[in-house]
Amino acid sequence: MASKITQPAVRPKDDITNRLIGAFNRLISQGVLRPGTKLPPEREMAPRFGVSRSSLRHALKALENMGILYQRVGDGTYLRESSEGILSRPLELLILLDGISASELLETRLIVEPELAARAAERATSPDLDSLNRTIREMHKERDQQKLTELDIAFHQGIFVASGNRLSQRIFPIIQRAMLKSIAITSTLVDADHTLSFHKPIYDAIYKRRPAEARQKMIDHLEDARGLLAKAGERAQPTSLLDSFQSIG
Amino acid sequence: MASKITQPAVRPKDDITNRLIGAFNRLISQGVLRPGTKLPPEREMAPRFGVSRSSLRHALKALENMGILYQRVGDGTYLRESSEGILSRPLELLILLDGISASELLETRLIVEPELAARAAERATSPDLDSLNRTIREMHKERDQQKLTELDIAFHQGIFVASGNRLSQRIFPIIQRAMLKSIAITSTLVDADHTLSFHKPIYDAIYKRRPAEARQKMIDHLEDARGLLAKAGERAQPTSLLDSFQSIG
DNA sequence: TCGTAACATTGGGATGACCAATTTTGGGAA
DNA sequence: TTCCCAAAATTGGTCATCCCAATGTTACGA
Repeated sequence: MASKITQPAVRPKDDITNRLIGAFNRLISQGVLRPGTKLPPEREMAPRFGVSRSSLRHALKALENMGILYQRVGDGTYLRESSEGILSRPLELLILLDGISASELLETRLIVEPELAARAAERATSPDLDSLNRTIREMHKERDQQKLTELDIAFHQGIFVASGNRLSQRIFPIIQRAMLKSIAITSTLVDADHTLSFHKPIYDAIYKRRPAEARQKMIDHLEDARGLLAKAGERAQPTSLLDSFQSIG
Repeated sequence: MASKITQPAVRPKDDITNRLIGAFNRLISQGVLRPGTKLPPEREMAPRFGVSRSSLRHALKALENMGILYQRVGDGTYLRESSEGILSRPLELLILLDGISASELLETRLIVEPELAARAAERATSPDLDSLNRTIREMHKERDQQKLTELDIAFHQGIFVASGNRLSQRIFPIIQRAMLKSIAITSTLVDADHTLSFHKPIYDAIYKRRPAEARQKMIDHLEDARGLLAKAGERAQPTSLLDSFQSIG
């Protein structure tokens, strides 16, 4: 009886696996290992680190799962090109485990995106504006439902980028992706013109460098989306990578 | 030559490890495995899943590293009590790898926290208010520098909770933690009264249910912090769990 | 009753063998 | 010479075993 009341300890253990993971992280962050690098074969690396192949593999598996690198049988181990994606698995998992609903996700966007739109109005570069404008123009002539959804998402991503806040560029696209299914469903309730009638004023405000206006127009847009979501009856569950896993259980 | 132009594929591979990870995630999200559960010994689980112990260990290692569970030698494997913490490692890693500075972290807070304060003013429950109030009262009589920093952080966490947005409660405390070192440094530039002179108006606005005021007071607070950070000369680097790792490299 | 030593259990790590996917090599045909 | 394809080498994926060290349990003795 009397199991540990001690909390699990958030800090990583000091076992070989974690030390290897730390070693890789340091090597990468120090620039010793550049993104895209092909690492030596496991059978070579293991002795070089002074560990067994299995221990090394534990670490590599964890790193692969974190999105730091990927392995291909018969080929080798490669560092991923960007740190983008490191967050997606854990964040989607968190959303899944906590059972966070689409409306909660939308609320989070409502907290963040208006302010990001305002920042975008202050800082957007020419390429940023071009990119935003392009999604709008393409949306005009696009008919395919799925591509329209992609363009919708691209517009918002464009604002994340234009806001100039790198952390936001990493975090919030994932939240948006997580409600992909919801976006798809709600967008069947309206046509592209409806979406455009919200995107355009946002773009205009950003283009004209009017932060307050951009903020408000984004609020209008997301509040409208909230209405649509309610109408859709929350049928949609959060999308997750995890759905794709097989049996075994 | 001619290596794959194909992008690394964001989706997980279909190897045993990943299937096991998926299986666990599903079992947990479906409630079959409850948080805190003690799992069977590896030597039992492996045959039950129809895999070898080493493969199972790969998956468990990855899951442990993700913060889903933890293992103790001689004891066993336990699911973590909450999904809290799943994000911390990857998010900190992202900050480290992208070299995101303290001022960028602060800017992210500036994007988010004012709005969260406003929501808190709309929704804070009595316990929420009590909790916020307590951090203020304790800050009054606390002298220890480190504990003051903790109380500072606790106040902001309290607002995250009071905002009622669960996803924010998960994400933003980590960002705050990531700039722990910076907070500690800037707080040596001022005394507790200085911090309190900002916290109190925020609390009052929340208590009096004045969202707009809460939003503005939070902006004032963080803008002041930005000034302090600039004065501190950005000496501080982001804090990271990763710092603690040993050599091996 | 309490402490402690012996024992059992459990995760940590190493090794070696074999499989399967992929790339590389080299020879043969056009 | 150029191109195609089969054989060989390379590489990650998986498994089976062995031993160690940390922890928990049990039972004995003061």
